Parts: sequence; structure tokens; C-alpha cells
Amino acid sequence: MTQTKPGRTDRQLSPEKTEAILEGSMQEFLARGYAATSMDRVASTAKVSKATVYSHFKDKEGLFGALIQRLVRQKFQTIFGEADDRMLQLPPQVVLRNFANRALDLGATEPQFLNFMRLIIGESGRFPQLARAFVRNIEQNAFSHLCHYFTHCPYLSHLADPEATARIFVGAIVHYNIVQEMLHGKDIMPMSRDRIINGLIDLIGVDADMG
Amino acid sequence: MTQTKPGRTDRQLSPEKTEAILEGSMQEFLARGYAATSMDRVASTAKVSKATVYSHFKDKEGLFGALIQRLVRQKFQTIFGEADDRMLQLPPQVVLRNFANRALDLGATEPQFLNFMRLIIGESGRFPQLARAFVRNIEQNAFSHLCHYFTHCPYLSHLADPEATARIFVGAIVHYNIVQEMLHGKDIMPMSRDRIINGLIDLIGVDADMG
DNA sequence: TCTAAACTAAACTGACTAGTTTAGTTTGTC
DNA sequence: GACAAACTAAACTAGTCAGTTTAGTTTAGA
Repeated sequence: MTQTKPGRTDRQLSPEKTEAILEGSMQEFLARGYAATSMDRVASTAKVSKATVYSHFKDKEGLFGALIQRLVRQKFQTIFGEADDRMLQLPPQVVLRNFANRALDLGATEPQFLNFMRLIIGESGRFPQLARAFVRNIEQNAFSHLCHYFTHCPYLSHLADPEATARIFVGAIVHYNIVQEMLHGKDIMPMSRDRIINGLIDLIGVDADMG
Repeated sequence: MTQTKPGRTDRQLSPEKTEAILEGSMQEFLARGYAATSMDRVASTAKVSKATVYSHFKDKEGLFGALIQRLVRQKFQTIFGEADDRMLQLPPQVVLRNFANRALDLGATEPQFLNFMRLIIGESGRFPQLARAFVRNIEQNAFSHLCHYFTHCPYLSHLADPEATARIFVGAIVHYNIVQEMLHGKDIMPMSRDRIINGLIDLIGVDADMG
């Protein structure tokens, strides 16, 4: 009963082709944006026939949605991976500097991630549900890790509103990345990442009984 | 000598038409993005013939560049207008809250400005010089006003790095706008603007001898 | 080995694209 | 009023687009 009727095999669309199409469409969409990406080019970049693209995905919009969902949940979600509770015992100077540096490295060394954010923000008016998926999986993720830390770190018990502080911290870092890297503001408004990080740590402060 | 030779008048392309084309192309580019905007539609929205569009602007890229330059210098630059030195005497709570509220109102009540930022960020990889114009005229403008205030306000003389503090302040506000309004994160990561503003004012602190 | 489905390359539909050209009309200046 | 330039509507070029179809090949499973 669970198997196919004799004479009617139930072969599946090959996962390797699906993977190739997603990989190829990622290259195209990230480099050109949604409107300027052609399905012919996606097929040829994926080394697959155009008809196969349309047997794996309903249409251009369906492919785009599937790709963004994938990038948001797999490729770029693990960026702020493990929230280790051992770090609650480490000095905030160390934990916060480490968090900030990891986030800033993204913008400085991962052009794919920059293009991904460009695409999400650029299309957020026409694909609001994909923008929300980004917020849930990337922004919310970074925020809640930091929020947990600010709330439970014994050296930060003086914070009046840990949640608001977490949003300020994430916001300052992400905005620095947007202006310096995404909008090419490095030469126009130069400022070292360490000044931003030190400024944040300085503003947040650390309870007196701490090294 | 400075005048036209008799029999050869030197009429100009009408500024009214130029204005109409820029206005029409603004509607189209802000709503659809660069690649998805067609020059036929620009002409018809501007109520002008297509040939006139091409006599006023070299090509699509030239029109786009002229439009962005205009928006960056006129329409959206005056947003953080007058930096009045009288505000140096006002309590930082008042000045900073006012500044933050004006910036946040932009995102909350000016959908055109949201679409403008979407367009700039979305095309920043393909039009880097336009992104730099945005940074120079919008980001730099907001930053340097705040920077001047942080540096000279007598109630904020305790700030170790006023410039870094100004970038953190602007960054937190702009990023809040991006997540809540541009990326439709209001319902996913709800937080009142007042918590962000109070959080910032709280972190910055005010010199003791102040009300 | 047989069969059906997954796949391929290529042609095709119908619509749209940026940009030009043509022929004729309006308009400002002399 | 005459002239030249700004303008108009419309057709046109040459190419691209999303999506379908066709005819034939490969491949997995019974």
C-alpha cells in the first residue's frame, strides 16, 4: 500500500537539480537583483534546461521566494550561532567585543551577505513576506541572543532596559556596516570599528565590582 | 556677442518639462525600482512624449542619476535642517528626544522616504556613486549635526568619544526605522520608539549639575 | 529489458524593452 | 509673420523577457 502501483513508478524531481537551480539562481539574484535576473540565465548558470527550472519551481516569483527562504534559514542564519551560557561569566568587554567583531566581519569580508541584504531591503516593498522572514531569522536571532545576555549577565544588572539596550547595540553595529560597506561610506565618513565598539562598551558600562 | 546670432535663436529645453520628467520618473523609480521601470511609462506618467525624455536626458541611467542627485540634495536633504546653536543650552533630554522623534517620524509617516532608501540600498552595488551621494548628503548631514551637539553641549562634557557616540545614536535610530518600517518588523519585534529613545538618553547620561 | 517519468535543446508565443526616426504641430523670438 | 527649435504621436529596430511546447534522450525502478 505504501509503495507505488506496479507499472507506475513515482520518481522524484532530482534533489541535485533542485540544489543546482537554487545555487545558480542565488548567483544571479544576488548579483543582478530580482527584476534584472532572467530565467534563461538562471538555467544556464545552473547548467540545467529551462524546462527543468519550470518543473522544479512554479515561476520566477516562486523560485525567488524559495531561494530567499533557504538563504534566511540556512546560509545566513547560523551567523550568530551558539549562545553559550558560559559567556555569562566572562567580562562584558570580552563578550560584547567578540559579538560586535563577528557582526562587523560579515560586512567586511562576506560580499555575498552584503548583496543579500541589498536584495532583501531593495525588494522589501514588493515582497514584504520575505522581508519578514529575514527579520524573524536574522535580526530577531541576533537581537534575542544579545537580549538574553544583557538580561542575565551579572555584571550588567544596572541596565534599566536590557531589551532596548540590545536593540541599540545591534542597531549601531548593523548601521555601521550599512553605511561603511553597503553604501561605500568608508572614505566619506571614516571611523574605525574599534571606536564604535569602545563607544558602545563605554556607554553600557560595567558594574563596579568587576575587573 | 553674448547674444544669439540673428536668425538663430537659442531656445532652451523647457524647465517645466524637465521638472515633469523628474517628477514622473521619481514616481516610477520609487515604486518599481530601477530595472523594472520602463521609459515609456516614465514618459506617460510625466505626460510628455518619449522623444522629449531623450532630449532632456541622455539615457535611462542618466535620468536615474539626475533624479537621485536631486532627491539627495533637495527633497530629502533638508530633513535634519537647521542646527541651531541655541539648543546647546537646552537639556539633552529635550534635544535628543526631539532629534530622534523627527528621524523616526520620517520612517513612520513618509512612505516616499522609505522607498527612496530601499532604492538607494538596493542599487548601491550597481550605482556606488549614487550611494556615496546619499551618504554625503543624508547620513553625513545627520551625523555631523549630532556630532556638533555632542561635542559642544556643556551638559555632555563627560562623553569620552562624542563622534563615536553620535554614530551610535544615529545608527540605533536608523536601524530601528529599517527593521520596523522598511522590513515590516513592527509585529515581529514590537518595541515602542520611546523605549529606544529613553534607552539612548539613559545610556548617554547627563552631567550631574543638570536638572 | 521495458516503461514512465525526468531530463535536454531548441523553437516558439506574445508581450515588453531602450532607444531612434519620421512627419507634423506648437511655441518663443526676431 | 517667418523661422527654428521644442515638442508631439506613432511607428520602428533589434533585442530580451517569462513561460510553453515539441520532439527526442537519459535514467531509475520493477
